[in-house]
Amino acid sequence: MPEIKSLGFQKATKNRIFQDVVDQIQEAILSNELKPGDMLPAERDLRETFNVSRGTLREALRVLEHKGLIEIRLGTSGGAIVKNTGMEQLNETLALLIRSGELSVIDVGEFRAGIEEKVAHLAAERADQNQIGRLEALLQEARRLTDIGVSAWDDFLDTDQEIHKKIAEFSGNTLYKFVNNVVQDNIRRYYDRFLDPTMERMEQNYQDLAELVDAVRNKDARKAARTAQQHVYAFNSWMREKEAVRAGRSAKDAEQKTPKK
Amino acid sequence: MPEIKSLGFQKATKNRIFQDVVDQIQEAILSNELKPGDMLPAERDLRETFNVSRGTLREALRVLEHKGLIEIRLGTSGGAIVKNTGMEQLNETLALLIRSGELSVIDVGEFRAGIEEKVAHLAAERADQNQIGRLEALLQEARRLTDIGVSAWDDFLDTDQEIHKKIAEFSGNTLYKFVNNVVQDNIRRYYDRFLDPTMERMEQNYQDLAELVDAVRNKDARKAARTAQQHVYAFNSWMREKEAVRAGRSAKDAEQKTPKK
DNA sequence: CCATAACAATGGTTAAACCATTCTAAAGAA
DNA sequence: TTCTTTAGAATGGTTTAACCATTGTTATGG
Repeated sequence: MPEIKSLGFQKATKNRIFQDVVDQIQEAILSNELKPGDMLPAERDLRETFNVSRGTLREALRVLEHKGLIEIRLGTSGGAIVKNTGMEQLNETLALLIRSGELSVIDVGEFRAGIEEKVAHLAAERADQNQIGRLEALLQEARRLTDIGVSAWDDFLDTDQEIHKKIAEFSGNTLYKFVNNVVQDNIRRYYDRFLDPTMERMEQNYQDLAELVDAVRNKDARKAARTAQQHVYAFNSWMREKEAVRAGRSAKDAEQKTPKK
Repeated sequence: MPEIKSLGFQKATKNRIFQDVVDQIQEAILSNELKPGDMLPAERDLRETFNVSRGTLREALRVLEHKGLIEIRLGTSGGAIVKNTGMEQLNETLALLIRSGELSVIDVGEFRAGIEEKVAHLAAERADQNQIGRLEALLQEARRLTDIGVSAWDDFLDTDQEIHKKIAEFSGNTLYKFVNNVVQDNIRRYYDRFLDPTMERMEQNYQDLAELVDAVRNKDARKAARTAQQHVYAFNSWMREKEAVRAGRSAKDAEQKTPKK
């Protein structure tokens, strides 16, 4: 076999050659032969290694980039750098599903309720003192913003979201953390668009958060779960009201998802 | 305060014509200007429309293909056809996360337990008679396979999985259905690899399923949820045993995730 | 010593050609 | 007619060679 750099790359032969290149590089990354931070050779060198044209190689790199496995930088000392896998792709895919209309905001809200319930349950069981302290600090910030009033609405929602993300992190389950963050990021757009800031909502929201953090502090998993669920339900019903109003105004949008009990 | 990234903004990558092409075509698809089944013009025509080279256009198509927005076919009357968005990308991304070691099979199993509990709860509330009938038919099939014995283990697992997917579908929540299927598909690989077929497991598994379907039939949501959770816990503990044995053999793997309640 | 300019290495893009696959329609045989 | 075979055309897949744009490095000059 012709000398092939230091890595175990082979010549590409199948149909859809670029796919073969994708597979080989991906395999090298997932098997930890290439670690995050490592640089791939320059395109003109890789081209030769795989014995393909530069265009074909670039199609392969494009796919790997979109998979989130590499990042491509410009200029001298640029090139393809191996990335830490993350939830960015999950995030984008979920956003696509929502935008394409295959997922209703009601479905996403219901899903969120389930996730947050579980995450709160686990966090109450597992959070240590240090983590509880960080939640309390965030809660204090939420209190401060609530006292400011509706003008701090956006910052309040940020802090609210931050608390939920921390709780997901403290659940100790990476997958719950990923999924929770993805859902948070995607549903937040709807809140920003559809949720009017009112003092009542801020205050109730804060009370929910306080109760939730309190349950976690006391390691009362069942209460934490219940509180988190009710907290999300409140958001969801606000959203449904809004949705109902919108549907009422534009009569052409006749088809609505059957409301769930 | 938290970064801007919560919103759907993306890094403004200057020089990247193909990204511009991606955005335009994606926008056309998501705005329903292009519907599933529609064909895009041939590469040589599109090239001219966007006033880019064929190579650049192909990089754009490659990305859209990987996003799951189009499918590309070969030959006369081939070309890029607009696809129904689906869970394939979610599936692939989750598989990547697992393979890259960022997700342990224990995390995935725990997550699965939460999802199945919720899905069972919703299905018990919402499944109609027709759907319940389909579950009973699948349950009968599971009974038949159990009577055959361990030689039917693989088929039994297939039927088991089918029942869980149906229940997720009958939850009436598309997102739960997607996520459930993704998790099922990905965790199945571990079961295939690590789970030894025994008559006891088959029988217990069947009993769990029977109880679950029964709870759904009786619209007993709480019992359905509890049963589904216990069912998954059984699998998870079998997996943990296996994992413990494997870890025991290789002493360097000292750290184990704390078992929960 | 520092600012500036020239250079080099990299990814991004273009162009024209050819190959491989697949559908279609014409041609021919039954 | 009807079926089979074959030739053609349209499409995506690949190659080549050149040039452009960005960016880090190095040499230059004050």
